[in-house]
Amino acid sequence: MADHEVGSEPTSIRRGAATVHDVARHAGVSPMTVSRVLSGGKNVRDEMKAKVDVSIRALGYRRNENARSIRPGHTTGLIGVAVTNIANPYYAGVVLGIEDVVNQHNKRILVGNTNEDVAREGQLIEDFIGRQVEGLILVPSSPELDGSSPLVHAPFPLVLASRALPGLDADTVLIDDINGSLQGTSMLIDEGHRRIAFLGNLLSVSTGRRRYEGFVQAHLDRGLVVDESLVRRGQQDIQSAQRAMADLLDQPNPPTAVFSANNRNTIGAFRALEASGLFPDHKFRIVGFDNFELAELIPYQLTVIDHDPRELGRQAATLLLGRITGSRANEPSESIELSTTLLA
Amino acid sequence: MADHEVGSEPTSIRRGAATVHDVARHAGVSPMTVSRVLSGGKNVRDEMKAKVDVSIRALGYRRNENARSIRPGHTTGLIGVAVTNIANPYYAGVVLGIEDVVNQHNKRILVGNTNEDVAREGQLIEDFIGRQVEGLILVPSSPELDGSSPLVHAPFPLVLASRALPGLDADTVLIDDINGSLQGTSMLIDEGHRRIAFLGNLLSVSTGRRRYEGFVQAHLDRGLVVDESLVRRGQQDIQSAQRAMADLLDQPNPPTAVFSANNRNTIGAFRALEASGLFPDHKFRIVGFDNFELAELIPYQLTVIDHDPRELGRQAATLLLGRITGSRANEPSESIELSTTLLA
DNA sequence: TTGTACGCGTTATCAG
DNA sequence: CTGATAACGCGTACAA
Repeated sequence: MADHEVGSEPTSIRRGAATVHDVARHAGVSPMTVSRVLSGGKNVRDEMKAKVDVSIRALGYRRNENARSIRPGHTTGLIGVAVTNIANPYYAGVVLGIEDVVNQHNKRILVGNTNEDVAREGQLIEDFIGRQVEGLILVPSSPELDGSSPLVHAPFPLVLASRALPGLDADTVLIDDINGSLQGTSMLIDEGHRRIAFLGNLLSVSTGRRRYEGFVQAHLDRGLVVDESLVRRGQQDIQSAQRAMADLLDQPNPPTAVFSANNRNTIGAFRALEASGLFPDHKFRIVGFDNFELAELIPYQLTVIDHDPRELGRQAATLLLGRITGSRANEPSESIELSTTLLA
Repeated sequence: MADHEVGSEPTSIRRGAATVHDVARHAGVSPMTVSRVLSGGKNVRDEMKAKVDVSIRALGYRRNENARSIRPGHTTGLIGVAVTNIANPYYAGVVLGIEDVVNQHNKRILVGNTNEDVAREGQLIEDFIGRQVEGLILVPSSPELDGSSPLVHAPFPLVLASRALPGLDADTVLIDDINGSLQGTSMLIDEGHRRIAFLGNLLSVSTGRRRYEGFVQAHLDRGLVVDESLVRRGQQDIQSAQRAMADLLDQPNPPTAVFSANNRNTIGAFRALEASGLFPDHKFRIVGFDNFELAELIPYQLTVIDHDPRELGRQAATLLLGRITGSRANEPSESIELSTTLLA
């Protein structure tokens, strides 16, 4: 699987980084003078300043931010970001948006994957606390706040992204899942569909619950009821989504359209349709939450409910920084819902 | 674009995190006893230990890792990761692979985007140095090492991922670009194609150079020469790739196949073909580096050169940790090339 | 078993 | 203008 090729010795690497003392010794001055030069060189003779600058460059010196941060009244400039899976393009986009905003404030992000695992999420948060992050942006894995969660004692502001966490009163940025689903489902009903399948997350996941809620509401608004036998939940990947859809198509009275609550399920549904051979004319109707690349190549009439992960990340970071910088320090928690767009 | 909804006050947040002193005071013992409990509780009366444990929980105390890390002989457990763009699914996969391995060593990753900007990359690296990362995994933006780069003085091991950096002798994990291109192009030639277009990165990017090299080699191996008029470079996104391909199709003697060196160009080429209306029978032949989701939906005969970003991330992290833990501390730098697979 | 002294790298404060 | 001192949070070495 992998070829190995051996070269010469790697570029020389000093193990310990240089300190102010090293620079001071090299320049023949006191550490304090070095420190003064580093902070702009006020009240330092130009001559001294020049010597110090030379030494700094000679030793490749950089301030130790960790040492700086333990001093009274100083912070780390670190923001914790815990997502369920960075490789999911959606969360990758969220992280990009966060990084963008955070970077403008000269702070850095510590990124961790929770893998949808509540225990792992807890460890990660404890680690972030230990590293003195100034704030945390979290895509929560748990359906509700566990009293034993380190979040309860977190000594920093928190913003929930993409999913809510009942029991925890924190700033939250969500997609307007309910309206998105409502609109998408309404479209199908208005087109005349009466047997609409639903593929989505478990009700324990906030998006799963909310997107289903919109689906139900669209039916109720038109005096219809949802046929629970057309609902399948908990498919996390394309394969299981495909199986769920195949199962629905196998029923004696199959659906004529499907509402899919995320793009994994949309693609799985599409694959099941292809495999079934039931619609050689490609007349089956699909509406799916989440846009995805090449969606336009799906040879069925597909409408996607589009929303912008990067913007969600930006908004989450902006809320968090508002708390951190103090501009929103003591205000009530805020919940932002980003609107969606139907793309036919 | 965004609805705002206001709730009640956010969950109470202590500003400063608790310290050993706080815990000691709360438990009525000395800070040292707390420290002992934290390190396993050896030589502490059970009674004291119990009191301390209670206080730790009551205050939600966590060790300050930054304070710990500045002590002699101690490290931060931080790994810097600088990629060109986290939102690119390929690099998101790389980051996931890195996080996976790094996490098993109980370390965390600091993630930054360079945006293909050399200056930004330099700032990021300087910041990482200041934060005392133990090592760095970098997708370099520059075509070759700049003498003024902070990399020259970096006080930690470095692994280059996905792209090489001439002038810097460091561990490197690449895709076997040359062989991948060679195989893909050879396939086209063996099928009888003689006018094969090339869409790829600039030669200043290591993958751009290497993938072109394989393309040329395949021609040479069969006694053919590349027609430079069929080569287009530097398209970074789907739109510009589409324009480049449209331009090629507009030529008096257009290509009969295209070799695309990355998935942005593949999708752009496909869109140009669709827009041109030249191949209603979809007989045009495409071979493209990088797999992508729904590739099988492209209605042309497409072969992709597949490779695994996550594995690349894992290998890079493994190399780096080998240097850090000392198991490979003084060995010559290593270059791993991950093999590719042709997927028809 | 428990506590004190010291040092890690940095800089605010105060002395010279 | 420059340097000595102290303090931040933690834990080793040593003392009680």
